Amino acid sequence: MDKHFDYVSAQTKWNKVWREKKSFHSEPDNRDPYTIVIPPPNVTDILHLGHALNNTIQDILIRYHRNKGFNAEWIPGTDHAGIATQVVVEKKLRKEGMDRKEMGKEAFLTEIRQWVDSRKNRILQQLEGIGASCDWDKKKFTLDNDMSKAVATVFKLLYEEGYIYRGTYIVNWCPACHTALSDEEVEHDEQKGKLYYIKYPLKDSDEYITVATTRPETMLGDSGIAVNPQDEKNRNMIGKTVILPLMNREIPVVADDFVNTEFGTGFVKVTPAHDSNDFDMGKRHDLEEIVIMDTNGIINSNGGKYKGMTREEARERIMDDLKEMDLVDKIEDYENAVGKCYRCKTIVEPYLSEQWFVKMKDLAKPALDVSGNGDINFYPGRWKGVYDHWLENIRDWCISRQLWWGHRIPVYYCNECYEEFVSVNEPRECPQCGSEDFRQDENVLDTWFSSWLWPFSTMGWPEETDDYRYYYPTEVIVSASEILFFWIARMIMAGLHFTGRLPFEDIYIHGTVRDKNGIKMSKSLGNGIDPLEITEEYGADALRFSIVYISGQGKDPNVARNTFELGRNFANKIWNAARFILLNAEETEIPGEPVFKDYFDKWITGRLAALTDSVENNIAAYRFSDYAKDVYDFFWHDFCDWYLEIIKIQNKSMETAIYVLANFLKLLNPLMPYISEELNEILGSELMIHQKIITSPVRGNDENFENMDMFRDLVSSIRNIISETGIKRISVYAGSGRDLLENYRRIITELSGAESLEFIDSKQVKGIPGIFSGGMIFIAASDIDNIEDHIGKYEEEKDELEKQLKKLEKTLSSRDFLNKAPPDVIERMKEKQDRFTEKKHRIEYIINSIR
RNA sequence: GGGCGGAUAGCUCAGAUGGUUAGAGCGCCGGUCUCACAUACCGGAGGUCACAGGUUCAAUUCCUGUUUCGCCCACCA
Repeated sequence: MDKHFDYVSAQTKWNKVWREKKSFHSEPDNRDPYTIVIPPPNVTDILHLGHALNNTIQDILIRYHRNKGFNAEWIPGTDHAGIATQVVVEKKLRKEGMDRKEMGKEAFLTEIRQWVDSRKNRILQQLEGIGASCDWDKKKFTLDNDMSKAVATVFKLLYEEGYIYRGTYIVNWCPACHTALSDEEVEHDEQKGKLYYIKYPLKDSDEYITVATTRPETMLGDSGIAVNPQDEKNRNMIGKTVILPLMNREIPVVADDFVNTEFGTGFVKVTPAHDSNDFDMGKRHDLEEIVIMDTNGIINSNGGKYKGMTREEARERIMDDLKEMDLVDKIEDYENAVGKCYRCKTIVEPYLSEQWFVKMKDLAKPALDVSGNGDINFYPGRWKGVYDHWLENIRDWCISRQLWWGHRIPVYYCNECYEEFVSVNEPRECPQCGSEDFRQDENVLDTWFSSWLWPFSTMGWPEETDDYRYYYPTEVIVSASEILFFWIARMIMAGLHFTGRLPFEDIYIHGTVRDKNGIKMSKSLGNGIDPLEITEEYGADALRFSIVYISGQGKDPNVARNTFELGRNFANKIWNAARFILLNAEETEIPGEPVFKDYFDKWITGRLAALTDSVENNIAAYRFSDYAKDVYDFFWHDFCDWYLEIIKIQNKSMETAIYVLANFLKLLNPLMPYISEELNEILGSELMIHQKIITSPVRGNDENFENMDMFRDLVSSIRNIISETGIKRISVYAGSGRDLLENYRRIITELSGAESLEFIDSKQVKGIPGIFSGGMIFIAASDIDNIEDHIGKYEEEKDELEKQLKKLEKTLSSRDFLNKAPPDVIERMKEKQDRFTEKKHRIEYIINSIR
């Protein structure tokens, strides 16, 4: 065996073996299933550390339950990411001098499909590269034919049930992506802007009404002015007519409760086609809806002489013109939230257009109920509130997108009888008149309209397949918080509505990976770390271990490059411990049971048993960093630092060490699959590690951990006193533990680095003593040159003890404490007092003996 | 404007339901190339647990407020 663990070749080797043996393939059988569907990464993504964390967590769950005997199934896949993909490919083509519209739809889609295929594979390879044990034969893509069938089926169902409707409303429009967006796809950004006060002349008067607006360019589409009827100061204007400047259009002043009398001037310009509030007001007062922009956000012919300008240009020109006409009252600095497209960050335009919507209130109700009655569990629990709040205030979902890349809306229009009909499969004729002359709706569906079916569409739904029957519902969804609304809430609604069951009961929300300074990693900031670079530089196991170790439940982990040294060093430690064991083992076969030759064998198997339990508990509670810490502490600090060091001295046979190592590897496998697979093979195991079942270890009947604590304490104290005095001739006065300790005299001597060690009957030796939990250690005075130098340390310790004792005395003499504190706490306090008093006496003895 | 999360050693973080002389890793100081590992071993220093109140016999832990960093939601132009 090499001196260092060669993770790169282990990764290459095991990835190949696992792939060829289809190690993670699952078919329904008579075991209990444990199923997770992957949150499908967008095909536009390359794996980043967030994915690494997300998928490592899922892999831990999958591998652990596989090791517990479940039929584990992890379905991988990717998302076609409608807008994102179309935008990326369009940009790429433009660089190559091509244009989507010139190419035509078919050529463009062919181009996208090619690009997407290469990306899909790359993502799946990257997942494999971090050790994800997915069932690769079941991989899905949200635009696969069977997925499309589920999508169309769902559309038809909702259409027939009256949940889906079409209408002309104000929607969020991205002028760069040329499509409508849902409310969730708009990000709100606080931005410094201006509040413009503009004077609108009253008809047949030389008076003005001043309105305040952040978007003066929309005045081109104004068709009214509103004032609150309660507004005593301004309500006298209601019913009058105003001349809209620049357009010279006559518009009425109307009364509407919506207007806040406190804000601005109390007068609001109403632009029904470019603001959702104004749209509502316009409906109430029957105002004209004037669309003044085209789909690119360019002013159209309704904008008069401003036609052809961008929104920004028009704003500037309009303000210039108004100033010239002396119609600008004032301009104030103003901060407000601006909506931006979540894909391209372009400022979204509220835009009047015909779109398809899903009514959400009734779908949300059951999803809210399952949260209220505890059928679903959030980890951490605080996300429940966020989820509830969103569902309680849910608004209808705009699902149509003016894109080419996506699921076509399965609505058809007959050109003969004008019948509108929905069909899951491509129809042959109009069901109304039988005509073959019909056309399909040009729009595609929101990407999330396919993702929300993912937990069951991936299993063949709407067909009652074996997979669907066996694997559905899944166990848990593991996700970042960003897609709680987009995806998780909608999956729950879809699951309940279409399958009548929850798609999962547990929702684990992990944190967002940040850099060393706590800044979110992103491409544009260039502070991202490529996980595949890490798997080469430190190893996939190191990547997995480190990122899980530092990610407390739901917390944002801060990651720097050298964070991964933690995992690399740990992997190396495990490797070398195994190397040591194997170099010294006569028989390398894994024993079915440990051999209990002495107390240490019982102690270490007891510790292994405790670890087995804590791993179980931590994984069940989704406490992954605790799992990582327990594994680390056990292996490094119990097994290596003490057990292996002790058996080195004992020259003992290795059965128990091998037994512990082999069982430890099973517990490690979910977290560090490569090194555990590799060592398991080196140990000559018949089964691969991922095939083994975790069982409770065989243990001895004497696991008195306190004895080991005393033993360790003695060794440490001797080391300490040697380190401080340089003298290695030690006498030990031990109390009741003497027999036990004396029994291991040689081991204590060697572990501590003492030259001689004798157990004495009384603490009468004159010299420098030290203390340990079971007694005292002495160095003879004759060995010490300047004994007084050592007294300070003991005085300090004595002071500290006295301080603690004073506190204890105060507590223990308090009536209230004795009356109100639980008996076991009082008992513990008393014990502590005894312990400290005893220790204080020892220290006083030490001080006196030095003097 | 609402809501949520964080503030613990120089750095990154643990401290699940209040009672531990407050822990780890890295870094630092000192000592070891000891025949598994220098990606290691041994010893050590380092913290008024952001601040101010309160509840309690007892508060890093619970409550309120403040400061500060970060998220999310919100149709006040």
